[in-house]
Amino acid sequence: MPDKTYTISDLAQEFGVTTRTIRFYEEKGLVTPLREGQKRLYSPADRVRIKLILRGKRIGMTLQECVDFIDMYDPEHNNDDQLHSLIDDVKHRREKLQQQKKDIDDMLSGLDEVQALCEAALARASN
Amino acid sequence: MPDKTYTISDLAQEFGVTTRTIRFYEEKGLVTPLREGQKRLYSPADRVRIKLILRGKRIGMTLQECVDFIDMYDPEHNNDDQLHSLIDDVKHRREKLQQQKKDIDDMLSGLDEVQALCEAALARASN
DNA sequence: ACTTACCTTTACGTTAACGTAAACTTTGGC
DNA sequence: GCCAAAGTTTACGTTAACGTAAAGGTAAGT
Repeated sequence: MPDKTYTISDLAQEFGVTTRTIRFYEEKGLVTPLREGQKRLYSPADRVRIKLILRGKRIGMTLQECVDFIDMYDPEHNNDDQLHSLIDDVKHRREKLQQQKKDIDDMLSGLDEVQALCEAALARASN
Repeated sequence: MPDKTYTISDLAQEFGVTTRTIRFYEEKGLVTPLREGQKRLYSPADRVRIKLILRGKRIGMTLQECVDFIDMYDPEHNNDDQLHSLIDDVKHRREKLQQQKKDIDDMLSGLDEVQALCEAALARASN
């Protein structure tokens, strides 16, 4: 069954968002489900798009940035110029992501410190 | 000179934000600079707070989350209960940060793919 | 037939994080 | 003494990303 479909609440539940959110994404053109009468029918591809959107959101991307990111995959990149500018985009995104990784590592170090201080304080208190 | 100070535009320029942004952070209680007459005078500590706020923002934290994170450092954590709940907070934050790291790594892999496809297409075109 | 559970559209409301404009004071340079 | 640059407060405007409510269609179970 390669053409499995999902209802809107299937996906809402799977991803822990409201149906409103998914309809909103459609309003913005982020997904374009088929219709069975009135009802929306989501394909596996739609599901993946939503998944990628939510992943982007988790690291602070706007919906537009998420779309831009996803669109890097599909090849409307006909000529050399477009390919080169896409490679440039890739470079910039990579740099930004690496900065974010560094930020996260710094924060994780901070958390280690905080935890150590906490445990020290607790150890002192239990004496 | 351990008590260096900064003007609002010093910091705005250093961090690439507007003065409005920094005043906004003060409105929200994120920083509390001293005054020299009317003028705001920022301490090195204020500067660090702003730096940490902007770091938080880069990975998608809200200003409130940034404050909460920063406040984990200063010990208003008197009793055992508070210390334990702080340790819990640390745990949750760590998990969230690690998820974000994973998301970033996945995206970086995606970028690798995209770049490979681009270069392949370019190589083909140059024949 | 009636309720219950989802689905739909339309539309106004809300919060966060500033932008922008107006009107005014303070300060260093010529 | 005056102008320009940078500072100030007050206040309304804006965008993103949904929330929430109203009003209704549809399909399954009893």
